Amino acid sequence: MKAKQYFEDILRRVLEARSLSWPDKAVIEPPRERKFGDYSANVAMLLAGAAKQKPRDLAEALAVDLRAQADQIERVEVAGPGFLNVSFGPSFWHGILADVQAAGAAYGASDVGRGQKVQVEYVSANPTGPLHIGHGRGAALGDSLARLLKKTGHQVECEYYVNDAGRQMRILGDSVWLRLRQLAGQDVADLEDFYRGEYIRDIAARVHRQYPDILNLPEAQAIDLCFNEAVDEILAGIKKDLQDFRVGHDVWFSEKSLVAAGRIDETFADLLARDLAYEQDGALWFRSTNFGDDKDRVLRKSSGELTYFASDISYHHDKFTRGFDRVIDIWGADHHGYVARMQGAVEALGKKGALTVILVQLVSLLRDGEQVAMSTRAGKFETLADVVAYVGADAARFLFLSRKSDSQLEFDLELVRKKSMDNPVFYVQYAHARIHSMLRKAADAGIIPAAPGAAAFAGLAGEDDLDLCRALERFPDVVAQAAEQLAPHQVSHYLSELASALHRYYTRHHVLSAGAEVAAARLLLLSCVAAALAAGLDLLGVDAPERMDQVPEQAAEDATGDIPAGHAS
RNA sequence: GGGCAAUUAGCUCAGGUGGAUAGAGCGUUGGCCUCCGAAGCCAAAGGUCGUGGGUUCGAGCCCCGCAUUGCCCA
Repeated sequence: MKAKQYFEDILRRVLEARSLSWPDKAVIEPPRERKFGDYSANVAMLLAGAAKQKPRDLAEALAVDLRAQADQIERVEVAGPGFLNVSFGPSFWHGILADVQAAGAAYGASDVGRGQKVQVEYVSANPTGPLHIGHGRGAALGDSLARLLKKTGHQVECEYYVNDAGRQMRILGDSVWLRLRQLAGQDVADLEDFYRGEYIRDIAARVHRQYPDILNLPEAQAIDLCFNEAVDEILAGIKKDLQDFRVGHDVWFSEKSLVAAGRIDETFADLLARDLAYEQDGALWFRSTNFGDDKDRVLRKSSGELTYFASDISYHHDKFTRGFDRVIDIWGADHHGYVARMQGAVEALGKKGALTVILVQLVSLLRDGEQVAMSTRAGKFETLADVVAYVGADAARFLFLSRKSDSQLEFDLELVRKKSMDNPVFYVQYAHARIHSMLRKAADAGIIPAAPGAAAFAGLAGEDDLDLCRALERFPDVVAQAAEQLAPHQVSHYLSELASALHRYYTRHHVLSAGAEVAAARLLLLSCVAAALAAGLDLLGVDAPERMDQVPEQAAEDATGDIPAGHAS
């Protein structure tokens, strides 16, 4: 961040002095290969036309100006078709260590999002059954996005929308009621169209125990009771599963409360008043064609029943009245057909562009390379809780957050389990633990990390030392970009690279036997690496342990937990 | 039939907003522990970036057609 900004500032001044304007497509980035320098700019190629010069000639001229003005930059070179490549000197890179140490756990933070109030809504699974692995992906993404946005200065609130009204909910109540009667020995019709997982049976049995007289109640009342008990119990389970996955929502928003508070009617009135809704054939329609949809959509059916769309519009209406500048919804990819419609609705609410929908592609769960079939209705699935118990929250989160959200993801239980000690997450955690192990050992020998300063920097003059500093310098850039692009996977990739650099350094440079002064200097460098690793892992919601006690062979033998073979009933 | 997305090494996936010789992990092959944690390091092999056009100084990335796969809607 620092280096890039420094280079850009000076380059802008140089261009200005030549009456050249900063091109829109100008990019300053680290070149793919180190030999081209630390940062590279493409402005000469973009401005050659305007300057009436060949790209290389212009670049040479700019290079002369840069050399004259940039005292932190050690080398300026022109290469290839006209790139301006610059290299910073050791003192600049050493300065990064002082930055990291001063910032500590806050390293990488920025205030680019200052003043922006953002809501992230994620998971929001219907409370009709336990969370499955696909919800876990959305949970990891939403939670990590919130962390990223907070780190970049946004004011963030996380929300879970509880769909506790509507058709699926009636089916849930009926499912428990029918199962309860069946368990009581009554003859009930085929349960084909109802939820029939093991957990439904458990809830039915529990409700019957708790309310022995339920069979004597009027049926509507009994179903109501079953429904309420079921939602409460399932929601409690969902909350626990999320907690075990280290995901916490600030607000649990009930759809029912929206209906009860009359908010939906308010939204309807608002839309009608602005001619964005109309009555026809006894139904209420939203003019979604005004916003690019291929046909208008029903809000309230002629039967009086509200559609999901109606409550979703009202819900988003409510979100914006709560003062969010930006709302991010994370949905499963199977809802993609719904995105344009919802965007249109938000536009109708006068908040065009304020809603971002992130689609999370499905997770195909495999066991030994074979697809595991999942169906909530039939109660046949792997729950998030099962998977987390099996591979651990860290491994699951890191895997989810190592992929772009819009690509499908394969999650092979046996593969993750078998390789669990050879998993990228452990590679990164191990780097962190390794450093702390050294710090402990050093402390025992009376060596503590040096303070940033000329004396310490003298011991960190090698290329490998500077490489680690360079990697540390990139971190704030990575965080800012991941936040801007809503892409936490960039953080996990960065962490793998930083860990790799650390392991290489560790192999090539013995720290503790290098003499007290050099050792102290290297410990300073490595403690900065540890701080960056911890800060990055924290953005993913993954632990950064200071020691990892298990060795691989032992771990493989110890990991004898069973993954249930599905709960088909 | 319409729409959304995906297609990069044997497998799973990155690829910083159009740049220089296309990257990582796993797997395969071969090296490295008298020393800070070998859960590690080094090296090799492995590619027509699905396909055909287009845009320009320059395309894995942008535009159009086609193919395949997944999903939504009718």
